[in-house]
Amino acid sequence: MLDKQNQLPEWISRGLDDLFPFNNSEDPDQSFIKRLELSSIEKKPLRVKLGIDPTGTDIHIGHSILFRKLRAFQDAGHTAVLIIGDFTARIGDPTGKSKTRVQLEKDEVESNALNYLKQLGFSQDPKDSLLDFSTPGRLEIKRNSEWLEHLNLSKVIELLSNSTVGQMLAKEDFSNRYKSGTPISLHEFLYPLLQAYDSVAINSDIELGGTDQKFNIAMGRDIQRAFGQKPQFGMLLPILVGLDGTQKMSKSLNNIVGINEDALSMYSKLEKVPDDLVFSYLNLLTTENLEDLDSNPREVQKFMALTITSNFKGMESAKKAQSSSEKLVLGTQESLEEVPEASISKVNFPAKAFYLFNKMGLCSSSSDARRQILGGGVRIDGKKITDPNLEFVSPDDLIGKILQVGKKKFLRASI
RNA sequence: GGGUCGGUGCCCGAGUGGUUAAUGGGGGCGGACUGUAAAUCCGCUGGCUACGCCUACGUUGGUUCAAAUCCAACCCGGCCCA
Repeated sequence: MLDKQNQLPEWISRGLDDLFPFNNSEDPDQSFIKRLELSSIEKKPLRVKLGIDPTGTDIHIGHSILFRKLRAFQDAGHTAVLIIGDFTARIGDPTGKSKTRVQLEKDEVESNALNYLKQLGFSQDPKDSLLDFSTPGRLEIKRNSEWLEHLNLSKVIELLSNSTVGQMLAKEDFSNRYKSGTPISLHEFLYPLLQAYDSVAINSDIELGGTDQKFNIAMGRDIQRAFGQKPQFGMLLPILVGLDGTQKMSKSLNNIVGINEDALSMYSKLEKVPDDLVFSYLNLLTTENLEDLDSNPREVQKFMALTITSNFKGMESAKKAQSSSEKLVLGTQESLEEVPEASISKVNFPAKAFYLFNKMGLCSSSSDARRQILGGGVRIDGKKITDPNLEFVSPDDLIGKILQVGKKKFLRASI
């Protein structure tokens, strides 16, 4: 944790893991506070870099930590420079990887990127979105293929000459892989350098990233210096721990809360995260005062779930989700709100139960559905069903009913 | 390029001709308990509108009544040597 926080404004220090370099120097290249002051004196907004890797398509609340911080800079009048790593995605960031990442196709990267922007709130009212897309001067969106595609070999060699094999192998991910004999492709060494070069290309004043980005961001400083620029500051934010309570939140680990999820699903997941996470979720994903929380851990957890859900879905939806969730648990089905509706149009009748639950996306396969039913985890309108071959003759047998698997997956059948 | 070892289901890892959808562990999912948490206990853990039929042990061919297990070629990786 940072022991330097009290000097920084709350909107910066909240949830911060590290800010470097950091000292009490008067030099605006060494002290972030001075850099901030200078920026306001000169009326020159800081250029705040955040790179996104358009590999996955779903943004989850873990990513949102960085975007929230970026937004805070925007709201303070600075310029967010969002870099879509369309070129680097084709290499794959080796950070945190125990093996070489699969390289992506160009058009795949492009459609991921568009999807990403949409989730960030592109063309939405800034009040309801993660980033402010509409206030002039607050956002630049760049693709790093713009400059990386045109780097020639001599430039690449110049870049490479700024780093040593020793430095690269000192990076944790590489050294682990090296020691354990897992292959490291040479092109992976290029990734940190290219990310660093992005900072040059956009003339970055500060780069945001997860704590695992320290190496790459620090590399940006070196490269900027090598290219005669003022080195950026690095701001590191914690990696959010996923729903399992141990590993980082990541889609491939299936422990995420996606920001696109409906309010009920979001709330249901959040209100049952392991206790250890509740405080950090509040700290990193809300602006609530952490001093005077309820003494009952269950109440704090509900409060956390409600607050975070409301951040993304609005307070009204969040409250409905909360009451729906409570009713679902009690088995009370009356006046349930916020249960997402799903059309059964793609179901062919007569439909057997196992087929139905698979088709509706509540189970991962029809075999899985069969097992879930046999295992006692499936309910219709709160009533457990036990026969996977239970047959529904027509849609009328299902319309309006709530299909439920386990404790957090439910939907209401509609036409 | 040479030598050598190896590539098994989400992951790790058994299995070296025949009740094999493949021992075991982890993870995941479901159930009980609880605070819808943790810990603990129990069940499940290839696909398919399904008492049957498909597809699976790096790839492709081959031997055999029968192969993840034998043979050949190829692909990929570790280590050692150059």
